[in-house]
Amino acid sequence: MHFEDCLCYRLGKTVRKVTRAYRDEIAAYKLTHGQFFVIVAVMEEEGLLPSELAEKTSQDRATITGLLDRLAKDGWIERRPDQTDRRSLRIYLTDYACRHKEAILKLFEQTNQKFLGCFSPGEWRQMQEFLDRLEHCT
Amino acid sequence: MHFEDCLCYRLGKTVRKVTRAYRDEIAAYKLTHGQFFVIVAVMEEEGLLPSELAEKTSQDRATITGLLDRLAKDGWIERRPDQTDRRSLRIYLTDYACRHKEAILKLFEQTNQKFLGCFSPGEWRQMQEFLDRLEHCT
DNA sequence: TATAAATAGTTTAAGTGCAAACTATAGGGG
DNA sequence: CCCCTATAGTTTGCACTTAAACTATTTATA
Repeated sequence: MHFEDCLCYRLGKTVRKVTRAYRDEIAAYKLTHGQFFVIVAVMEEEGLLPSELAEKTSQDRATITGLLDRLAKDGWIERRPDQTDRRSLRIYLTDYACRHKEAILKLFEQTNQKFLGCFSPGEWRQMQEFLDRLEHCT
Repeated sequence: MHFEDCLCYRLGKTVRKVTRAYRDEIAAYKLTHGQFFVIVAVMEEEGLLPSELAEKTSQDRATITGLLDRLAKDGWIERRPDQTDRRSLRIYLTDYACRHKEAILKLFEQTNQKFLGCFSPGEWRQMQEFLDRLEHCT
C-alpha cells in the first residue's frame, strides 16, 4: 500500500497545495483563505449569527470565533448584539469592508473560476459526487 | 456563486470530515492522523532522514520536526546521528514501535480500504487524476 | 414559578501548517 | 587552506482545527 492510495493523505496533500495557490491569489488583501471565506459569506448576507456562518462555511463554531476575532481586529466586521436574544450576536460589515465588497466578491468569483476552469462541467459534477460520497461513506 | 462551487472550500470541508473519520479509526493508539502517517512511513523504511520523510509524506520539513518530536516523546521513534554527515539524522523505530508494527500497518491498510471501498477501481483512478490535475492547474 | 435542559458564543489546550530566520555542517572554487 | 554557498534540521511566530469545558441566557417542564 502506497501513500498515494491513502485517501486521507492524498486529500490532505491536494488541499495543502490548492490552499497555497488560493492564498497567493488573495494575498493583496492580507486575508487568510479562512478569513476570506468568512468575509465573503458576510458580504453575501449581513446580520447572520456566528453559528449560521459556521454552518454556511462548514466550520466549527470555535474556529469561527477566532476568524471573527481577527476580522474584527483588522476592521472588516463588527459584532452587534441581537435585539431579542441576548446570547446571540449579529455580524455586519464595517464601512471599510463595504467599500471593498465588490472587489472582494469579484476576486472570489475569479479565483474559483481559475480552479473550476480545470474541469469540464461534467467532470466537476463527477468530482462533487466523489467528495459527497467520501463525506458520507465514513 | 455558491460555496459548494468554491474548490478550496469544498476540498477543505471534505478533508475535515475524512480526517475526523480517520482519527476515530486510529484512536486506540493515541496517535493523530499526521503522526500515524509518519510512523507508517518509518515502519515501511527505517533509517530515512527527516527531509526524506517530509518528501514521502508531502509535508513541510518544519512540520516533520514537530511530528518527530511528539513521536519521540511518546516512545515511538528515535533520532540517530548519521555516520558520515553530522548535519543529518536517521529515524528508527523503538522496541515499542517494533512490537506494534504489524498491527499498525494492518490498521493502516484496513482504514484505507474502508475509504477506498467507496470507489470502484476506475472511479479511484478518475479521482486521482482529478486531484493530480488540481495540484498542477495552480 | 422554580429548576433542569438546551443553546449561543467563548476559552483553553494540544496539535497541525507554514514562512522566515537561525545553527551547524558540508562542499566548491579561488 | 579560506571563504562563499548550499544543505539538514530546528526554532519562532502566527494562524487554523478541534475537543472539552465554561458563561450567560433562554426554553421546557414539573
